[in-house]
Amino acid sequence: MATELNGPVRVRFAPSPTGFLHLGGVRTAIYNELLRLHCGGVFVLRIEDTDKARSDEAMTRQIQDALSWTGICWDEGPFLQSERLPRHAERAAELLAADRAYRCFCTSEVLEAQRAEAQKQGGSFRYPRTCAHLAADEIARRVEAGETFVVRFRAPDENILFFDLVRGDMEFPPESIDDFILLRSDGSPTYHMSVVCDDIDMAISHVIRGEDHLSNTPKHVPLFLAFGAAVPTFAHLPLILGPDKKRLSKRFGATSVEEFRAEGILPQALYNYMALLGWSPGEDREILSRDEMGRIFDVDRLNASAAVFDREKLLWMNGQYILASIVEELLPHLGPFIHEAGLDGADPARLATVLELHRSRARTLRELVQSVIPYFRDEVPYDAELCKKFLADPELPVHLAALRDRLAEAEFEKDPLEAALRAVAEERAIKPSVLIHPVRMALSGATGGPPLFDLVAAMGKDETSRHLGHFIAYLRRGGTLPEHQD
RNA sequence: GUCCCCAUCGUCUAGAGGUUAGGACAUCGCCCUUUCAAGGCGGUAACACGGGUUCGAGUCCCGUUGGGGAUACCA
Repeated sequence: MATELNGPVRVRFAPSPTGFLHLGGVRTAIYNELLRLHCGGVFVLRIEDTDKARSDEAMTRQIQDALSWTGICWDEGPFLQSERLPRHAERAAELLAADRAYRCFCTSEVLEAQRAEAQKQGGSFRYPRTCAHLAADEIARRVEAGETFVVRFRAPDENILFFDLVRGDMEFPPESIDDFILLRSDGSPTYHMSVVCDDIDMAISHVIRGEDHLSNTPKHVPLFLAFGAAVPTFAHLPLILGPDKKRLSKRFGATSVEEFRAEGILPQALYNYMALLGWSPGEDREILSRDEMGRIFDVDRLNASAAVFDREKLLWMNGQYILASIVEELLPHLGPFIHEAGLDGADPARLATVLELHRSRARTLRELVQSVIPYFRDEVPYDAELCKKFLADPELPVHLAALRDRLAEAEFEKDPLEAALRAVAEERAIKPSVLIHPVRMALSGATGGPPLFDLVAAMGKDETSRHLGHFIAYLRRGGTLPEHQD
């Protein structure tokens, strides 16, 4: 299916503010933005907050913040659908006047019973058009009598055709929809009425949304037609699945933008990863910026099958972004993690130095900041299990004491430090590694980390001396905790 | 139940009738290295099944199975 998209588009992202921005939502927003970036045009943000019971202003704010954080930019809006309700009712009235819609006095109780019966028979329920052809005077009389009614659309009896960028030409038989409701008995528009009305008023050319709307589309298409409006081109994106191949749910971890942000995922990484979950640039490269993707975005490359969200790969990609960023670029995102780690008062220059040392070792910003805590604490906690082989060497405290004395007069730069340690090792006829590993343990409490002499240099003379002193004492005590502060 | 959609390594995917079925994550091994990462090199690993169509099918058609979605006076 070759799809030549030329000229500017008008796209929209229309979330309902019923919670945090979900991964599926971000991805939909991303593809909207990418199409807009590729073709030029306008990206509209519309908040579908007509369900007052489930929407509130804070959530609306929340969604905008999450989009902005992710790096998604819209050109127009946000428009609140709730503010357009009178317009929707007005347009429904036009349909009523043109006899493309009609008043239906059937109560939901009656309909419910009919529905239950139809399902018991093993079929699907369609509104039986009980009120489709009431006489004008009867309608007038019942309205006059105060009977409540809904407004129903006269669904077409022909096949419904539309084009979907992901699935190609779609054709639905008329039975797949019924005379669905446009206006509820309280006069408020239903979702179908609102979306179509807004998409027309906002001149939306391409509707990119989740696959869960695919079966709503046969309702929307004839509505566009009834209004004499151009039917937009659709793109129904497959759903995002969890590791169990079921709809992504909380029980496998984070599902909202907020949560990934709180874990220390960079916005660019989330954007990049989500864009590739269901779309591929057709080349082997996977690390792509928003602008690059916008340039090469091609709707033909949207995948039609559902994708499993792979947290591991997101983490890997985030690591790639951390690795590719300089500390100055990372810093604006680090605030909450620095606070969480209790490093608010840390010397900024020293913080930057050690963050740099650990950049290639972290997959999230949280991990990165956590890994740097050892440089800022007074006491290093030693794990007897990890220190086992150091405790087994009775000579070690003596060697380390000698090293400590030597380092006290060394220049605290990487190379001189290394020279000093090697000299001590040679004098004492031991291998450098006999000193290297315990020094790492003494200073960081860990067995892994950045190159030792970077670590020592970053730690500084005073801290190094103090930690070494503590560690030597710890070894001499045989690995027990200190009885009191020395 | 009914309608609709989907189906390549464990996962994301490339593949538009003829490929040793390619890449990435994960995994395993090796190299680098004082360690842990990062990086480099290599390995394991896939066309759900059954029928067609065709000289030839991962690619086209039908069916089966499996998964998902929709079946509201929710959006």
